[in-house]
Amino acid sequence: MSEKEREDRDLYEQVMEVARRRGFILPAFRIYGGARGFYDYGPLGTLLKRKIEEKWREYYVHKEGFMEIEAPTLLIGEVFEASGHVEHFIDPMTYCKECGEFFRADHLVEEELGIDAEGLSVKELARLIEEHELRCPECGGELGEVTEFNLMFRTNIGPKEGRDGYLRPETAQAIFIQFKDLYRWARQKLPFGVVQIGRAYRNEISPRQGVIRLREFTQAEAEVFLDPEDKRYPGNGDYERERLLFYPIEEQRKDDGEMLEMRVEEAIEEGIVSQPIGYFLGLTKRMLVEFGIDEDAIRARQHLPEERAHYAKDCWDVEVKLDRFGWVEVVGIADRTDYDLRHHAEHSGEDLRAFEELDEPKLVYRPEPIMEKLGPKFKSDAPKIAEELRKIKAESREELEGGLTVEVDGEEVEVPPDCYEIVEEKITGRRFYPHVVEPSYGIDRILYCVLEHNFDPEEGMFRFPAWLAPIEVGVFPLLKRDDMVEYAKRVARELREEGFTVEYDDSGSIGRRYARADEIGVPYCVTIDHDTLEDDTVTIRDRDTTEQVRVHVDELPEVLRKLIDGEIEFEEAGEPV
RNA sequence: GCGGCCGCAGUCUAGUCUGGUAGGACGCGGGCCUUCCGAGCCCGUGGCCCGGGUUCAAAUCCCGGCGGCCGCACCA
Repeated sequence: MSEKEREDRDLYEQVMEVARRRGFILPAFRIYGGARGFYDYGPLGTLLKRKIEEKWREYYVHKEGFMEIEAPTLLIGEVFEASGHVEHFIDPMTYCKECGEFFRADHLVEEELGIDAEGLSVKELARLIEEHELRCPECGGELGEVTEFNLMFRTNIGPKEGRDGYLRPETAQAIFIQFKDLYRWARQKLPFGVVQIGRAYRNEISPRQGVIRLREFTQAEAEVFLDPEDKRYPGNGDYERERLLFYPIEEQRKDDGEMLEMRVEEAIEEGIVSQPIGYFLGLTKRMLVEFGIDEDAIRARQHLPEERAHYAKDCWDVEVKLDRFGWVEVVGIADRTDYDLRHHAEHSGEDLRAFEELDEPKLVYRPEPIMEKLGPKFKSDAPKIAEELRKIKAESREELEGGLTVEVDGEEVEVPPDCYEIVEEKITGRRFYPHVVEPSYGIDRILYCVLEHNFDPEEGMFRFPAWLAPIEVGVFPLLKRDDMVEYAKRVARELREEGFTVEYDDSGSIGRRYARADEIGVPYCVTIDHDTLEDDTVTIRDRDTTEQVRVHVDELPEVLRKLIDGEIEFEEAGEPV
């Protein structure tokens, strides 16, 4: 390829070309023509992805002390009935036979007829469209049939018509449905966090942009359970000191809105972002910078209300700027409130509340309905009235004496004092649904950002941070001579035993081998030369400066370890060559 | 799902308009050279996205599918 041609190709093309050729990312099912939205990670991509996930674990599991679980990716239908995904994830669609425009059938019916079409079935929508002879709002053409577009992959569990199952569209639900056990393992103390790294599936209408929009992808999610009355997450890191570009709703709505650069703690203080979301925004920024992503290409953007998922009260995306695609969401941090726990509690009948013991038990009084009196007096309203009575709490007996008023079906009902007795109750604590703040990472998108942001288009190579490089050490004999080859193979083997990812290469000239290693971002290359055979010293070459130092082969593992962990500078690693 | 452009070894590409059975570069493997930054030479490897049609003959023309990029739409 000529210099000119290379310049004509944008960064995405250049990155993907190397990624494809060297085995980071490649289209799946290639011999059968491929399938949109599916990619394989090759050997190098898999190593890189694993390192990204390990770093994520370091932050969330190791430093924050969150519990990691691993649940099925195929979940039974009830879970998504309760979570709202069945209702909100299945869109009835129709299209214009004339101009081919694609519409949400329920939105179309709502707009044209001015009725609430939410939750209507496909048949009902089709009937409405036919009865009112609705046409394409764009060109007036005839509308095609109404179909359900299901963003969740649906299947049957068991033979024939078994149980409904869905491939999970997010990893979160498994954590909510195991709340009782998780809460117990957290010693019933808030806040606590639970994480999961795994695959999720969405049947995207039109997946594009490589691994940016996949139909099967890897998420790393944390569900952080907080007390709604003290909705702060103290955390174990000083991430609130991170500086970050904030792009809140108000700024997005202005014509000349701008991003606000400030520390997370300032943003929290000024009420731009909530404390727990701010904490994780700061944490995320620090992690992305560790991945070699350009600090100025990271921002926190608040979701506009219309963008928010059905479960979210507030949501901030961490976006990374990419050459071709602009700002791309790589992490979403949502305040899911008690939406999920409440819904699963209602659907399953299980009590998914947390309990906090009060410092001192409190004595309260409440009316206990006497059904023999209530029944004859209020007939069929009696059970509802009893239910309302039981909700009443008072600090003193006097407040409840002489009759009570309750509201049933919007009407006030007078309950005479002979219909209930006043009982004492000891309150030892409060039961409540914890709120959830959820940082959710798209690992595949982060991986692409890592590739692009560490790519050097001048040299056509990756300059990964040393710890992140899929291959950490290259080992080469200077000459393809039996004694050097044998020595080099031994060094490579020993380094592998020490836990390094090592590539041995004796093919072609030494320069070609350095170039091959550079292209995939190998930070250090060890060369066995004539001197090695004399005095057991080897050279280490630094990828970014191409400079070399000479060290004794016995010190090699320790020196490399320190270099990769960033404990020493390259110049300190040995004698300059 | 609609519209536009496109699809040739691992990668990049010539050839497609005007049909005659595919050429290069890089890469990769082996060898020579015995060499610290993609050196050279020799040998080798490997390709027309898939299916159908037209034709004596299809990479080339036509139809359909799959895939890619862009725009629209959709997007938790």
